[in-house]
Amino acid sequence: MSEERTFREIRLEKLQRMRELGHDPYQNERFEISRSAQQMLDRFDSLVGESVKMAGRVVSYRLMGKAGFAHISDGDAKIQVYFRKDDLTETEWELYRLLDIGDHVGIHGELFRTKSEEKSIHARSLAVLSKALEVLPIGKEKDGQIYSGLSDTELRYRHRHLDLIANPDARRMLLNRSRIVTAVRHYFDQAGYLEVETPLLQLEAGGAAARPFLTHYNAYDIDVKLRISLELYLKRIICGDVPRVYEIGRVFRNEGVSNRHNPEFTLLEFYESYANLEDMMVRVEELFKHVAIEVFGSPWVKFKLTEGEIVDEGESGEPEFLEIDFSKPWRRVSLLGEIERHTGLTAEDLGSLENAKSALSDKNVVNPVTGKRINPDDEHNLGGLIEKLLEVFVEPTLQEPTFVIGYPIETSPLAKKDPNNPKMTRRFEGYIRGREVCNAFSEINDPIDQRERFEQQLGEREKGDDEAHPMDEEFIYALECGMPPTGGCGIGIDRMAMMLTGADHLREVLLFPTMRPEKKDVDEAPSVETES
RNA sequence: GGGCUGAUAGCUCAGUCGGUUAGAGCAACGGCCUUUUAAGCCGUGUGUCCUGGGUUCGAGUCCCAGUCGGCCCA
Repeated sequence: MSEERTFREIRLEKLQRMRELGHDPYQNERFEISRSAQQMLDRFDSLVGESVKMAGRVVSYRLMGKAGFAHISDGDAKIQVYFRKDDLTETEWELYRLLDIGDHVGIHGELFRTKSEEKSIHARSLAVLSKALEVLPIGKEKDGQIYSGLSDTELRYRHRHLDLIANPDARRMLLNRSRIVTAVRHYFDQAGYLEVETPLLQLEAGGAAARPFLTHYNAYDIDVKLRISLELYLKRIICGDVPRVYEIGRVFRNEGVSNRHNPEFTLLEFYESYANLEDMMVRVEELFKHVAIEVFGSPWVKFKLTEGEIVDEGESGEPEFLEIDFSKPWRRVSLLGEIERHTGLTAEDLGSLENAKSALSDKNVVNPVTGKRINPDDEHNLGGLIEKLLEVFVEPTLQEPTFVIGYPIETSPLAKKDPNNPKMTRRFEGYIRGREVCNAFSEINDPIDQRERFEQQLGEREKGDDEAHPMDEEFIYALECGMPPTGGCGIGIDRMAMMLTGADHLREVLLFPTMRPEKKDVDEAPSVETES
């Protein structure tokens, strides 16, 4: 193409010719629209002959001598427009001839049906509202089937705007996610919660077990961390006698990427005074039900099962779909009970790390479906081992919405002790389709207990666990000033969106998933050398 | 981090056993066409075959290393 004009050069020439016609596409600032494309299509028969104003992107273009057609999409729907030389000014006709797929136009015309009955607009005037200088991957369509288009996942994620233009599914996902977040807010607002916002930049990132991102605040010349959870600040608000608060915000965890992990994700956390973990279960049940009905009109969500997904132990045959009814209460099971059911390890076996390790080998514990087993040497404390057992043997079986109750104290430094078993806490996690969707507990409000837990965590940290919880004196001071008994819960909004939309990959519900930069981006990026 | 797998025109893809000048559809460019519709007809051209080495008379194809994806595993 080196001796030919490039696509871009051709488009720049067209732009120049439009300007020479006295019509600079980029000079237009607004265009009044009388009806959306969807509205015109829906109510077409009663609107035939009506004069309309409509604007959108050219997604198809057919010139036939002294007349022509184009489909114009306003994002939600597209409608055909008929251009006739005789019905436009000479300039407008020239502008039509200079149009490309991808340009934005505004038109004014009457609704009519073509010979082949397609609902269309007969254009009486045309304004070019922006010129596309790049070729857009807009596929042709017939009978709902799209030809060509954009399917390369890497391009879809890196250039999401192209995905949104070319793929109706991408647009639908964005819309659904937005509505889900709105519905979540509606639920908590009607339940008497206040929405708050807390700092992203923190001296110590607490409230979860994760490595933080580090950055530097120049004005105070201090290193700060990006938050990994919302928890501690929200509980400080509870300590300030605001009894019901929630926050929806981005948190950052310095870890890898998978089909259910992204280093930055949107977390919902809510806290309610004078409530405990059972109340949190009801909140979660109500929330999912409310959101499913508000967004999709029904509490039923149908999942296409991927190969190898375990529906239930012992079930024969491979059902293609899993249907979940969010109007029903979730299953409630105890963590130790489920581990015993799936591994044969009793609560007694799990009484100490040493017992657990010997029981693991004595009973030859292996997952009958995946063949996975646990390497006891990888685990340094009992809580970690128990959570590993949960992950390998129990999680894959939790297809229906299920609360798993009672988590080990070592991995739950912010949850109240279980008065019946001091090694366990009043904590649960919710699972759908084998994936964790929420984590909740009765919050510690005993400042002395909380300090001890943090100190234990510092011990773990000294042993090399860089995800152990840091000390937070201000948080403990707030507890010392008195916090009412409180239930709290965190829900990953991205995973919630996956569960409600049936998406298989987190990246389908994230608009801009974290991608490794392309080499050229790294070369072009300004140096990140700082004065530190 | 490991295994498997992919990268060819703006997009979607083909490319045989290593063999001439790397192909198709859409998009694009020139022409014809005043209700077309995956518009049609005539004509034209798409290119760092991901990058860098190597083997070979000869590499899109084989080998090695790397980059960026995808899937699975940890």
